[in-house]
Amino acid sequence: MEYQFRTIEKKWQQRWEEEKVYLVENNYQKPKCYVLDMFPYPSGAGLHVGHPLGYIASDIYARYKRLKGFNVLHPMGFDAFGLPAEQYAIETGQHPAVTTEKNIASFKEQMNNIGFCYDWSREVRTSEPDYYKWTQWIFLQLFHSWYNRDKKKAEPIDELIASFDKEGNVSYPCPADESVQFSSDQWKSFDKKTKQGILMNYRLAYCGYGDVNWCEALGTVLANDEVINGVSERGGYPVIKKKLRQWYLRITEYADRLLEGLRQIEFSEAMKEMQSNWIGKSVGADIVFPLSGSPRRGERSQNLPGFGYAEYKVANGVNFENARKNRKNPTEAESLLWNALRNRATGYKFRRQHPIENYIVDFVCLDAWIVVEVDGGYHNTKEQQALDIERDRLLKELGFITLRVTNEDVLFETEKTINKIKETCNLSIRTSMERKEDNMKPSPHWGEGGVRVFTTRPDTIFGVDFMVLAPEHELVEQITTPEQSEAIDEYLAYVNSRSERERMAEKKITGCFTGAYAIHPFSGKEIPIWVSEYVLAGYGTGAIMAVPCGDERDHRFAKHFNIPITNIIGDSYNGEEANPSKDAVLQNSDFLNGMKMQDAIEVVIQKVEEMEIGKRKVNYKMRDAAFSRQRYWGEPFPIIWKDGIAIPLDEKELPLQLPHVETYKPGPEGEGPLANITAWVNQFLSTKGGGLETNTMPGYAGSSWYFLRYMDPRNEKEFADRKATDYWNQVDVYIGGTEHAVGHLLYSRMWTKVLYDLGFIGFDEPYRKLINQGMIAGDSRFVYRIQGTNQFVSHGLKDQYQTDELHVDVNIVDGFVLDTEAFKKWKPDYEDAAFILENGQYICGSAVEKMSKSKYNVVNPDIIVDKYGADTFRMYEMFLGPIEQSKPWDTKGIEGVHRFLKKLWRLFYEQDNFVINNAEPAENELRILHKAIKKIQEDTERFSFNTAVSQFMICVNELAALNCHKRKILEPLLILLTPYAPHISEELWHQLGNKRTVLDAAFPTYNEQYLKENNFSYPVAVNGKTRTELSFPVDTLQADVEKEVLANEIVQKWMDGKPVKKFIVVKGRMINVVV
RNA sequence: GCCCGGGUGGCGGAACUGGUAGACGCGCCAGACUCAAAAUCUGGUUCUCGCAAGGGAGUGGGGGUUCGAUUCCCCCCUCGGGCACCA
Repeated sequence: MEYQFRTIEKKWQQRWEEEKVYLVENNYQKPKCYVLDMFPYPSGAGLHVGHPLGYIASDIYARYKRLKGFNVLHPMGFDAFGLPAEQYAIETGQHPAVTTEKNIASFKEQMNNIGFCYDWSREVRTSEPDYYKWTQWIFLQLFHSWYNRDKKKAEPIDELIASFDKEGNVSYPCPADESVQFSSDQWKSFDKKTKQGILMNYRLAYCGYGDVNWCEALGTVLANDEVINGVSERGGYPVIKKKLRQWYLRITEYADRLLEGLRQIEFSEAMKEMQSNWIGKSVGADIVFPLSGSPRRGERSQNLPGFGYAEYKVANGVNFENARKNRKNPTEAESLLWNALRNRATGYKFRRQHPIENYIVDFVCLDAWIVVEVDGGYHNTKEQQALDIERDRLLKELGFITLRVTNEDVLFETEKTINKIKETCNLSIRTSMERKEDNMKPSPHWGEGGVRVFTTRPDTIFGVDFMVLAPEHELVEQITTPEQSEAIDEYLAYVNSRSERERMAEKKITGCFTGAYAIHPFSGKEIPIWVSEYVLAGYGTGAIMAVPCGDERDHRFAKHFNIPITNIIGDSYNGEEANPSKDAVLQNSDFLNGMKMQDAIEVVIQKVEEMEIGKRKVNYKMRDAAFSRQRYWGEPFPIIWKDGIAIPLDEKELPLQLPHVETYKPGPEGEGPLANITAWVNQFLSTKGGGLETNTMPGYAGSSWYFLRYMDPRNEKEFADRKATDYWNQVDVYIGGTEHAVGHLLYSRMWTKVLYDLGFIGFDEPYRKLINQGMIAGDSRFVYRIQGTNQFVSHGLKDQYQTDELHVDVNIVDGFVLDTEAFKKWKPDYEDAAFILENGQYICGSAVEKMSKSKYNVVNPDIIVDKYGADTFRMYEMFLGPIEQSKPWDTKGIEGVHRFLKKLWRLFYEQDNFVINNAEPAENELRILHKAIKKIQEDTERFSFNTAVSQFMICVNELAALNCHKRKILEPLLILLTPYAPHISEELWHQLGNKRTVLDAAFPTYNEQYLKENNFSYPVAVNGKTRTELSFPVDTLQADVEKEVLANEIVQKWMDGKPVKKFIVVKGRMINVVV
C-alpha cells in the first residue's frame, strides 16, 4: 500500500471533527497550558505560505503539551473589524459584514486544510455584538477609572470624587495639566460641566482634542501611511492637520509599570528593548533659561506674560542675581508671609522674588495669576506710588492681578491677610478654569519666562554654548529679532517643505539663528538661541541646551556654524569629537569643578530646585494612545453627548449595536460615517437627552483582551468567568510577528493591568512568553523580454540583448525552468511569445523579495497541501529554519521532507504488506529511538522545530538502514511524530491496532541507559589540529589515555620529536597534545 | 543619523555552556533498476594541490585572548528590519 496522504488526511480531519477531539473543557483538575496565536485580520487575499508558520509552530507545541498530559487551550479567532473591509465597501458597495464573513470562511477552510487542533467552538470575532459588548464594557471600566499615582494602580473614579470633596486635588495633581489646582470648597462650588471637565482630565479613557490628517478633497481622515509627502496616497490631494475631538487612553500613567513588567516576562531581548525604547523613560531635569532682553518682533501676543526676564539684565545689571540676593535678605514681614505661603500652605503654589517682565515681584502664584506685593515704608512717596500704579497696570496687561498688602497687615493681621490672598486666588482660578473650558486646550505654564529645556545631563550645564528650539516651538515666532526675521522665515519654510521621513534621514546639518539670547542661570552668560530640525517639538519641551563637548549632534552643529565650544572636561575632550562620558571630572564649571559628572547631576538638580528655576523630571517618550477613528467598521462608543458632557450608557444597555448602513461616506466636519445616521445617533434622545458618539474604536480595542474571551467565550453575564480566568491565567506561549511589538502588545498589557487593578482578573501580564516568527520571503522568478519585441531570452543569454526584466508567476516555473506553454496561456499578451532557449530550456532569473501579489511570487498553501499533503507542508515549514528567522520560500526543497514521510511509511508497509513484527528491539535500535525522544523533546520545548525535524529524518534513516519493523520501536516513534505530522501518525497508529486516538497517547519517556556508549572515539589533535581518531572506553584513566596517545604512530609523526608541553583531555569530547 | 538583528558550502541551514565546522535536507555528480524516462534505491559532494597516500586554506574582513574561537573582546565592511534625529 502506498502512502496516500490526501485520502488519509481527509479521513482523519473528518473523524476528528465528528468525534470533537479538539473540544477543550475548563477542567480545573488538570494542569493547564495556554498556547495562543495572534489572531489574523481576515483579508480578502487569503493565506499565503508565510502566514501558517506561526500557526504550525503553536499547533505543534499545543499537541506536544497535550501528549504530555496538559489540558491545552489552543483557540483561534478573527480580528474582524478594520479599515480594508471598509475601504473595499467604499469601492464595491459590499457591506463589510458580508465580505468579512466570506473572508473568514475561506481562512477557516485554509486553516483546516493544514490540520490545526483549534477548538472552533471557542472562536471569537471582534465584530460580533456578543463580543464587542464586552469591549464596550471594558471601555466603560476605563472611563470610570483613574490612576492613583500613590498606590500605583487604577481605581474607580468615585474614590477620586470623594477625595475632591474632602480636600480638593492637593493629593492627586491633575495628570493632564499640573496647573489645575483647587480646594475642596472650590470643587463643591464648581458647576456640573466644570466638574466633568476636570474629571475628564483624570479618566483612563478620556476625551480631548488631537490632530488628524484631514484631506478636504476626499472629505475624510487619513491614516499616517495613507499620507505621502503631505498629500494623500490616493489622488495626491493636500492633507492638513485638523483638530478633532478624540478619545484617548491614558497609557502614559502606566509607563512605569509597563517598563517594570518587562522584567518578569519572557520576551526576546530585542522585543523588550523595542518596548522600553517606545516608552522611553529618561530621568533628568527641566531647567528654565531666562531670555535676555533683546528686541523681539512678536507682539506681546494674547496678553500672555511670556518672557519674564526680558530687559532684566539691561535694566538692573545682573538682575537675576538680585532676585537671589533679595531672597536671602527678606524683610521681617516678607519672611513671615513666605512661611505662611510656602509649600502650598494655602493650597496654592507661591514663588517669591520672582521676575516677571522687567520687574521682580515679591510673591506670585503662577497658577492663579496673583501677585502679592508687601509694601514697606518707601512705597509711600508720591513718585513711588505713581510707579506702582504703572507697574500694576503693566502686570494686569499681562494677566496678573496685584494684591498689595502692607508690612502691618502681614505682621499684625496675619490670618486675615492670608485669607484675603487665598480668596483672591480662589476667585481667579475659577475664571481661569472657565477660560480653559472655552479654549479646550491646556494653558502653557506661565511665568517660567524663558526657554524651558529638558536635559538628562544637568551636570554639563556649564558647557552650554547655545540653545536649540524645534522649528515648531511657539517661542520661535516671538523671540526672533527683526534682523533674523527673514532668515528664520526662510528656514521654517524649508523645514515645512520636508516630510517627516526626509527630516529623519537627513545627514546634513541645518539650522538658523533667531538673533535672541538666553541667560545662563548660573554664569549669567548670554547664550544664542538657534532653531533646527534635529530638535523635535513633541519630545521633552521641544527645546534643548546644547553641550557640544559632550554631545555628538550638538558638536557637529557647533562646528558647522562656528559656535565656540566650551570645554568642561579638560583632556577628556580632544576638540575633534564630543565625549558623552559621565565619568569625566568637571572643569570650567564654577561650583561643580573637580566633581565627577555622574555625581554632579544630583548637585545641579538640587541647586535648580532650590533656586526654583527648574525641577527634577522623569520624562517619557510615550504619548497617550488615540482611541477613536472616524470610521464605520469598528466598535461604537457607549457614550452620549449632552450639553458637552459625556454620559456613559448603562451596562444593561450594552451592546450598543453598530447600525447597518448602505453608504460609508464620512460625516460632516470629518466626523465618522455614523454621524450620517441620525436615527441611530438620536436613539437615546428622548430618554437621555443627547446624541451618541459617532466615532468608533480602533483595531486594537478588540485585540487588547481577546485572549481572555477564549477562556469563556459564550458567557453572557461577564467577559469571562473569574474561575475560568483564574484557571487558564496567563497565556503560556504567544506566537506572532514583530510588527505588533509596540502597538497591540503594549495596549494589551495595559488593559490587562487595568482589569487586574480593578479586581476583575488575578494577573497583570497577559503573555508569559512571546515567540516572534520571522517572515517567509518570496522567491521571485524573472523572464527577459528583448526590448520592443515579444521575444524572451533565457537568463544565461540575456546579456547579449537589450532586455526588460519581468516578474513571472512562480507557479509556472519548475525550479528555474519556465513552462513555456503555461507562460503563453498566462496572459493574453504572451500568447504568441517566442523563446530563445539555452540547452533546450528557458531558465529564469531569481531574487528573494517580500511575498506579494504584484511580484507573482505568492505561494498558496492549498496548492502545496494538495500536491504533498498537510503533514509534509507542516514539517517543511518547520524544517526551513529557526522559527524567529526570516527566510525565503523554496518549493523545490519540500521533496526532501516528503521523501522522509514516504520512508517512514515504508517502515510499516513493503509494497502491500504490513510488515510490523513484535520482536524485541536490539540495543542499537533502542539507542536510535531514545536518542530521538531526547532530542525531539528538548527541541520542541525550546521551539527549535527545524532541528527536531532533522532528528526525525536521522532516526528514520537509521531504522531503515537496520531494516527495523519492530512495533516496540515504531509505536513510540509515532507518538513522537504526532505533533508534527498528526495525520500519518494517527493512520499508522490505528494500523497498529490501536482503537483510541493517538492525540491522547502518552509522550514516551527516554531512558538515559540506552544512550550510554561504552567507547568514545576521540579526535586527537596536535597543537590544535586534528590528526587522527582513537577510541577509548569512557572511563579510561587520563594517564592511560596519555600513554596510548603518545605511543600512536601518527601522533608521534606530528610531534616531530618535540617534548609534550601540555596534554589536554576533555572527557567525551576531544584530546589535544601541545608540543 | 540612531537602534535592533544577521553574514557559515551552489542553496535552506546544523554545531546547546569555547572542544572533530558543514548534521539534516535541496541541488549537483556517479551508479543500480529500466528498451527508455519518471519514480525509487546506493555512493559521492567546502575549496584547493595531488593519480593516490596525504597536505594546505576555510564560518564577511582585520587584529586580540586561549592548548583550542563559528562561539569571547576590539576595529572595519556588508545585508536585512525598525524609527519618534529621544537630548
